[in-house]
Amino acid sequence: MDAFYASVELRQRPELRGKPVVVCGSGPRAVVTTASYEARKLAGIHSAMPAAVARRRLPDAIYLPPDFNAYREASGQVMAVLRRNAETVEVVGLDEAYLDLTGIFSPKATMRRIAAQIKEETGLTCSVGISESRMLAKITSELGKPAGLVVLSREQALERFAADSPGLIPGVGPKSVAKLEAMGIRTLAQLRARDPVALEHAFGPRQGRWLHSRAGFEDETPITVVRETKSQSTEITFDVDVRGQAELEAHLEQLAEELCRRLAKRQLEGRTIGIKVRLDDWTNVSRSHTVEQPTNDLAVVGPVALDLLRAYAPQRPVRLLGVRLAGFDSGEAPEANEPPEAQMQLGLTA
DNA sequence: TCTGGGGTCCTCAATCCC
DNA sequence: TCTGGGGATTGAGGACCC
Repeated sequence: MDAFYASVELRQRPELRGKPVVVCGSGPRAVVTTASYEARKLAGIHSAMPAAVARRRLPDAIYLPPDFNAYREASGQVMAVLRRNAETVEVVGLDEAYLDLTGIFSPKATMRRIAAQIKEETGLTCSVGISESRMLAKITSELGKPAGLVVLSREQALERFAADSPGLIPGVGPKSVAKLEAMGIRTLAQLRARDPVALEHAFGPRQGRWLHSRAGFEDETPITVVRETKSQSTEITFDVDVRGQAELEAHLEQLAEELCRRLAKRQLEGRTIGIKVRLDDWTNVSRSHTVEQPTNDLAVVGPVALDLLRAYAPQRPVRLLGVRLAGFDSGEAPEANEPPEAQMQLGLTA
């Protein structure tokens, strides 16, 4: 979906159309969640940018607090349209999904129709990328933003992106880009030309092979409908770093309460209870403990989390505190999703 | 200018068991 | 009895994504 959160807000307030709109929290440490295309163009505002920076660059923009209930509802409407039109829909976050269109006679016409339906029923626009794999569909969808539809084959991608940075590949972030550059690799063509053994040496066998195949736009990741929840967490970044153990413990109990409430609502029970602490110098520390029986009981989660915090006893001011539960007993054996004889898969992404 | 919250997946080390 | 190789599980940390 295009600038999803901002677009949902604009749907409620059409009078703001054409103006730069930024969705972000209000605290001193808030970051930008979404910026409308006007805000992006005018001042280069993008998500994850500190809200304070955005406000300084563009004081006259419209700043709105996020309304996740509205986004969830809008997302539900969009995904309903997709599911009505395709058998295999993999939802990735609130504003992104992959459709497996293997065997569909005319993917392009089909997607035009679906995008039009989304627009008609929700008033929101999306960008569509159609290609031979999940990864390529995602990359392709970026080309048409906003509200575009682009079809690209693997062959075309090899040519078109040869001189692009390896960072184009989803899953290759700033750290990996820097590491590759240190090896003299600045483009996808250079990455593809590199001996896989050298990559495996630098990145480990798995990651090395993965990088090399992705540089050639090879990807056979199937599109799966069901995504099992692996963990759930609640965390808070304090407006001002917290120093006292007692204050930390009070926050931790609140967080545990909140987490258990949400877990109970979803009827999830897990065995591994963990805490996460971010110190003022940005170091992250996690501690966890696995109990015998799956639980979401505050009477179990609370004390375990508290024990973990006491045992760690942070020696520096704390910026962020979180609680996490993982190790859910998977309700049933993950059913064998038939390996896709992927001829044509399609991604529809933000 | 000073970096959210909610996740997933991977790696590596330690430990236990067969 | 000694030795070693796996596999599974746990725990910590980190990269990355929406």
